Amino acid sequence: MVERIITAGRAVLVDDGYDAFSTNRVAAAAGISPGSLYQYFPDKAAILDVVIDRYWEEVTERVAAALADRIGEFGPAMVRATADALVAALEADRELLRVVAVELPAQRSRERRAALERRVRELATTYLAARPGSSRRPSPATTAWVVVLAVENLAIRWVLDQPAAISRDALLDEVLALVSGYLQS
Amino acid sequence: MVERIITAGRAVLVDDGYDAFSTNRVAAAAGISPGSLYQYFPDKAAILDVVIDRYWEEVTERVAAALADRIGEFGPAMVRATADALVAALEADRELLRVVAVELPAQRSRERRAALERRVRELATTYLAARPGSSRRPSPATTAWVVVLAVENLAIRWVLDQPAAISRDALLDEVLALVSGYLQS
Amino acid sequence: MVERIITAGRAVLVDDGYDAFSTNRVAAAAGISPGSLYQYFPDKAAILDVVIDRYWEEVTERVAAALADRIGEFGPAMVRATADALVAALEADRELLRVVAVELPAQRSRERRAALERRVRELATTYLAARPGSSRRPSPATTAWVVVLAVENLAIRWVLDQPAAISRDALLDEVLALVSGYLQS
Amino acid sequence: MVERIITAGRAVLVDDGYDAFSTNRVAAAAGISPGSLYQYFPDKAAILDVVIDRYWEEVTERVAAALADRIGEFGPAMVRATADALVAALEADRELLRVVAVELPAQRSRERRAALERRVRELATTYLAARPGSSRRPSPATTAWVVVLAVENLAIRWVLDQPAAISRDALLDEVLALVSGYLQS
DNA sequence: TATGAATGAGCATTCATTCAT
DNA sequence: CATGAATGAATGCTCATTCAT
Repeated sequence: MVERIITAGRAVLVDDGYDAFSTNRVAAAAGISPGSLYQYFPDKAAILDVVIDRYWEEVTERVAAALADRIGEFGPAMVRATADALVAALEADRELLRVVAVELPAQRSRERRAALERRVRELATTYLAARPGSSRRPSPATTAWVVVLAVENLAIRWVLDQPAAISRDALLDEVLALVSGYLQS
Repeated sequence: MVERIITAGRAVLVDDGYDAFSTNRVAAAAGISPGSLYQYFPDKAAILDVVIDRYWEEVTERVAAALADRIGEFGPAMVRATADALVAALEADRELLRVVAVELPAQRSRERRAALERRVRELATTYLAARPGSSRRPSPATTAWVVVLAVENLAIRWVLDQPAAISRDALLDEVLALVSGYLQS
Repeated sequence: MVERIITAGRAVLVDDGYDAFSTNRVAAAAGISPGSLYQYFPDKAAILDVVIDRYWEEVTERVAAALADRIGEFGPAMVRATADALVAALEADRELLRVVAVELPAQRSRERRAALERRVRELATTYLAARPGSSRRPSPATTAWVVVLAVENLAIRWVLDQPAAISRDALLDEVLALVSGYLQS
Repeated sequence: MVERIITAGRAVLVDDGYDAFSTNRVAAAAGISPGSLYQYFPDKAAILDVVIDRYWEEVTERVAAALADRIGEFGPAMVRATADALVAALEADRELLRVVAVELPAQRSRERRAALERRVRELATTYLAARPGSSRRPSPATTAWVVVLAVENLAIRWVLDQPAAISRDALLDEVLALVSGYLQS
């Protein structure tokens, strides 16, 4: 039932938009009565939070898994694979990404997106600190901050805007060039 | 009067937040009656739009001016100066940036932020196309897209989060390294 | 308009009972929309409070006026006239008295009824203290407390229950006997 | 089980107040499920009614017992003893008295309080009719009505408000004076 | 032009009651 | 008997918008 409500919430968000995300609409979409929502969630915000959290959690898991898979490899392959995983994760539910990133106040996603960033950043910081030759930048922490934010935002915007002039491969090439060039600067 | 309303709207946004941005509150802040708002704006959204547009317009102007000032200079100085101008422009009204970038749906800023990006991107594209030696990247348009988005988002996040470990100068250094390294990659 | 709302509130209370006293019902009875209620009252309780306050205020005024009129007279006539005024005041809106005293939690009337009691009690205390011969009871304050509460409750119950065996005159006779006998005890 | 529910209902009323007296809360306090309530009571009001009835029943029993004990004695001692028993009975559960007399609509207690009054009134009427010398008032029934209501309300208010200036003994003295004086008037 | 009272659809939430298990 | 998830009507209240003055 919790699952049904979350699914309904996601559907309302994707199909009708954030403005239509009312308890009555979500309940109707779930085929239950408004009162039943409150058996499983304390309030409307809690439902929304779970839908959003789910999304970012999945993105985080996918990216972290890709990173873990390649952690032993040389730098460039790892960077490309991670960016690839991020783009794939974001593309997996482009509709929800649109709602989450465009219709919702950033506030709503803030914590969860910060968690994603933190997790990847920490992995990157550790990697950079452990392999002095991998980067010429002075501070691993700052370097990781820059790389993670830059790549994350490029990926999100590419998935959302689907610029015709930039193919998926081209994007990954550019991301790789951006990161590699930065690390060697 | 239009001006008074816009100023009031901005004040409400900054002082009370987006949730308090109601027509009654804006009218009260402007010292007029709610009905009079509709003599100058078709609806609430229009007022909000103007306030947001103004913000991004000012940021755009400042960045474009900095870019125009340095258009004849060598690459690195121009990049640093532009990033500096962007950060300065965002810092000029950090409170409103917070509301605009965190409390409001990104939708609201979309058009105007896209205009900012487009304008800087076009200048960058032109610059890159005109000086073949300035970049090793194959497509000036794509390169400009990457650079503008990456720098824009890094600047916004730095201004909003004020990371203690990264000074203003350090940020500009990193941005410069990111862009320079990328162009030479 | 405030007046219209109060009148409508009283009508709902009297005609439909306390349980039907909803904002929508009051608004409908007033011939206005629910939202308009909030232009004049902060919330539902405020409307109810005014209706109740009005009732007890009028009762208080009538009793105080009767008391003031007879303040120079001998004891018995004053007591009877006051009790008479109280009964008349309560009878003036027996329907509302029923709602206020029977359907509503006493809480709701507490403050206002306490004010009525306090006012008459203070007058009585002063009278008793000023005329030592008027009472054999040791403490004027305690005596006034007893007299006011006893008479008030007898009057209310008589008006509400309308006991067939006790005519209005009989009630006043008994009240007079009760008070006179007590004061001489 | 019925007993457990009543006890739970009383506990909720006393500990959390009338507003918290919901079926869910009572069921939780009784350690059963809300549905089970309906195996033993037709609806919520029935539970409340029993709790209230129990309270007034106990008060009635105590007062009637005191009255029965003294039925052979002279008037004044009997009056004082009865008032004493009433005050003691009300004081025995002051918390519940507060809820019953202040938070609940009087309606809820009406029948049971009427029963208490009727029972004592009948005893008093009988007593007065049987001993012509005990009162100078013309109608025993009316006299009993006045005495019972006056004493009952004074006792309740004294227990609820605990006026600092009036000790328990003083209250009983005043009640005795009130009744005695009245009967001899 | 300016007003601001009036609107009313819409919202999130509650809770007494039911009934399939 | 007991359960407790499900119900859904009803509640108090908000606020963008209108329009008679």
